[in-house]
This record gives sequence, structure tokens and C-alpha cells, in this order.
Amino acid sequence: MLDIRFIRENQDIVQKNAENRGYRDVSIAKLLELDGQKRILQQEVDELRERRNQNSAKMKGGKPEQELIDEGKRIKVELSTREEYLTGVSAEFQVMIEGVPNMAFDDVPVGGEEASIEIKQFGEQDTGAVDHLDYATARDWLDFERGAKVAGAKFYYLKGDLALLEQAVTQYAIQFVTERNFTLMSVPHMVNQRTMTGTGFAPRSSDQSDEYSIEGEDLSLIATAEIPLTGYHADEIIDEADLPLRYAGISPCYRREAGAAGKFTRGLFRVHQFNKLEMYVFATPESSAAIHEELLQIEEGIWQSMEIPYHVINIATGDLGAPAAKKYDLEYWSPVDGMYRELTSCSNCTDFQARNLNIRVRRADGKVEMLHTLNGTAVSLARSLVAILEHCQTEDGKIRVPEVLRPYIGGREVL
RNA sequence: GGAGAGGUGCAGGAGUGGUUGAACUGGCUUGUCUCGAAAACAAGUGAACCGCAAGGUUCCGCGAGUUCGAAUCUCGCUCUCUCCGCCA
Repeated sequence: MLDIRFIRENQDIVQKNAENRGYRDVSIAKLLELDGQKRILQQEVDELRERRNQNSAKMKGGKPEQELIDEGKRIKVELSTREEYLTGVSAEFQVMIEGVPNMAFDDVPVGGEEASIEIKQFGEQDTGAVDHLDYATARDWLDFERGAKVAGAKFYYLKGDLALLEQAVTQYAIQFVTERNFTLMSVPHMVNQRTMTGTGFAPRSSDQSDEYSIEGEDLSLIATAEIPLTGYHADEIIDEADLPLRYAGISPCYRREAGAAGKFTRGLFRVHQFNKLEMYVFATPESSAAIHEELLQIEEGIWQSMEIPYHVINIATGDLGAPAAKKYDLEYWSPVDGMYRELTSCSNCTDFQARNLNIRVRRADGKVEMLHTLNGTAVSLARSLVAILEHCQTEDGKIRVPEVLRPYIGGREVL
């Protein structure tokens, strides 16, 4: 969430920002009205508590006088009605402020998906490959039918060389990021509600929730390792000297993908479960923009080294999601679809997630403030396999293994 | 899953229902001393909210309750530890 003090002082631009991002229900005027009520109530409650404390201080030691006890009783009644009122207003306020999206940076294009701007391009826009689903199914590497039998639509098995290729990509990416000072983390695959919503994902009660929840437990399956990695330092104050903290979390990702269907979600491109290696950084506010660029560079480095053509887009406001101030997507060129398709993504969430989960930095001079968080996909396995399957088909119908992956698949050059 | 013990400040660790935001010890910071360091001594050392400030309120795992007043009593939850059971 945003800092309420910032909202108070910048009512108009916060409202405008929410509108740019497509948050039609956000009313900053209403939020501030509640904020005002809440502050008045808080003051009243504080004053009553002060009176209560003074009153009981008079009774320390000796036998209390009846008059003081009666006064205490009167304060108690008044206090409890005010407190109840305050609790209600606070809860309402909390729901509203959590619904306000992060402020987008000035260099983020305003508009919907179509307004996103291409900022980089790599490789050729080639054509003429066999669709990955048809190809992999024919080679008995991929089985959606049995996935459906066992779990349901959009579940799948990877078999044989494709399953091996997944491991190779994973190992290569782990090597790539750990060489760049990311600490590899194996994370909880389920998190509680606070961690889920604090990271910026919809609460389980919401019908828009893309997460699977465990019935009877305060647990949901993670949609990305970003979620448990954000929560890792919740309620902590980190010394400035220890920042940035760079983690790479590997985990399966579970997504309901309700309503997603159609030509461009075919096969492995959009599924209920996939593995992913996610970079995550806790950083000082002044360093986050530079680290964001670095995350993008790492993502580009991975795909350049595999010789997969791509471009990078600066995502427009309407497509940012709630926590990001700025987001880059790396989209690979699909020779099958003749268009760029999302492969990885990296976001600077500034202090939005940090404020939700109370993650702060203690400066050298002792001052404490919110830190910044960033996340970026190293590799998303299902989609990575799609990109490789589409790009590395040889004339005789095999798959040429990108050179950098060969050490991780027994030195094989062709599958 | 069953039984028991326990969750107090940066860490350890006291705490009788009212003088405890919290003893004491350690850590850390600053100062004195020193050529410098160590030692010693002295002072300081959590966070949130409101306020220009003075100051006020809140926080002793979390949440309810009892009370004029709760770190201290009651209940629920949660986490940690020990033992048993189960198990990759």
C-alpha cells in the first residue's frame, strides 16, 4: 500500500494514477474522508486513555476512594464505545487503502496494453516452426491428456528428453544467477493470507483470486516464489550495510487461470502449474532503479546466451498490476504465432510491498524507513520450453540443444 | 496426532494486579583515559501513531475477557522446545 501521508498531500495525482492504471473503483476523496474520521477518533480514544491512566495513577498504593473508582468506570464505558467505533472505521479504511495501486514512475507509458513501448530488440523475426504442443506430443515428450485424466484440464506431464531439458534449463539458470550473487532459496509452496495479500495478490475471498486456497487452513498455494521471498523479511529492520539482499527462489507456481483459454494459451504457454526460478531483491530506495535495470540485463543475458530472439517492453500503466511502479517484460519472438509472447518480467515495486509487510532499512545514521523490493523472472520453465521447442527445430525434425545448456544435459547436442 | 514446558527490549534474563517502557547482564554507539588498542569508567541505545513543538497514546507472541487499573488473572489461537506416536 501507499503511505497515507503521501496520499494526503498528493490527493489528485494519486487519484489520477489509479485511473491511469485502470482502478476505476478507487476514490481517494472517500479514503481521505475515512482517514479524517479515523484520526479524530484516534485522538478521542487517546485522550480517554490518558484520563484513564491518570485516574488509576491516583489510586496507586493506598485504598482507592470510591469517587475515583466511579470516575474510572465512567471512562471505561465511554472508552469502549469510542474504541469500537474506531475499530470499525479503521477496518474500512484499511480495505480502501489496500485497494490503491502503487504510483507508476514518470517514464511508464500511460494507457492500456497497446500503449506499452518496445525499448530493445534482439535477434531475427523468423518463421516456419511446428507448434510446440503438436511437436512435443508427437515425440511423446508432453502429455496433456493424461494430465487431464489425473488432475484436470491444463495439467500435464513432461516426459523423457523434454523433462531432462527442463532440468537443464533450470540448472543453467541457477548457475547463471548464483554467479551473479543471488542466494538460491528453496521456499514454502504455501503461504498464509497476510503474506499473499501483502505481496499484492488478491485475497482468497475474492472471486478474482488466481490462487488456490487450502480449505480449512490459512494457506494458499503460491503463484510465484516472489510471494514467500517477499514475506521472508516481513517485520524486519535490515541494516543499510546489508543491502541489497539478493535471492533466487525456485518453486512450482500454481495458478487457477480462471477464464484463460484460446489460441494463444495453447499447450504449455498457460498452465495451472509450472516451475520457475525467480530473482528477488531487497534494496535501498535510491538504488532500486539501477537494480531494476540490472535484473533486466540478467534476463536478457540468459536469453541471448540461448540465442532466442526477443524484445523488451516497458509495460504501460494499465497493465502493471497493483504493486509495480515500473515493469519490463521480455517477450520472445514466436515463429509459430508470428508475434512476440511473454517470457519473463521484472518489476520495481518500490516500497509498496515493503509497507504491507513492514520491511524496513535502518540507515547508517539510525533512521528507519521502508525499503524497496524488486522481482524478476530468471526462467519460467514451461514457457522457456515453448521458446526452445519453437526455435531449435532442425530440418530433420530434431531439437538442437542451445550450446550453453549442453553441459547440463550430458553434453548432448541434439534431442 | 497425544503429553508437558515456554514465548518479555539487539541478545540473554528478572518481573508481588497499581512507583515497569520495563531490573540485571551482555552487545552496540559516543565520550574520558591511551602514541594507539585492550581494560576501566561515564553517558546513551526499540518501534508505531497524533502534534510545529511541548507532549500524548499504543506495543511484554496474537486475540478476546475479568478489573477503576493487566506483562502480571481467565479463555481461545499461534509459534518454539522436550517426550511419545507416525513418517520421506
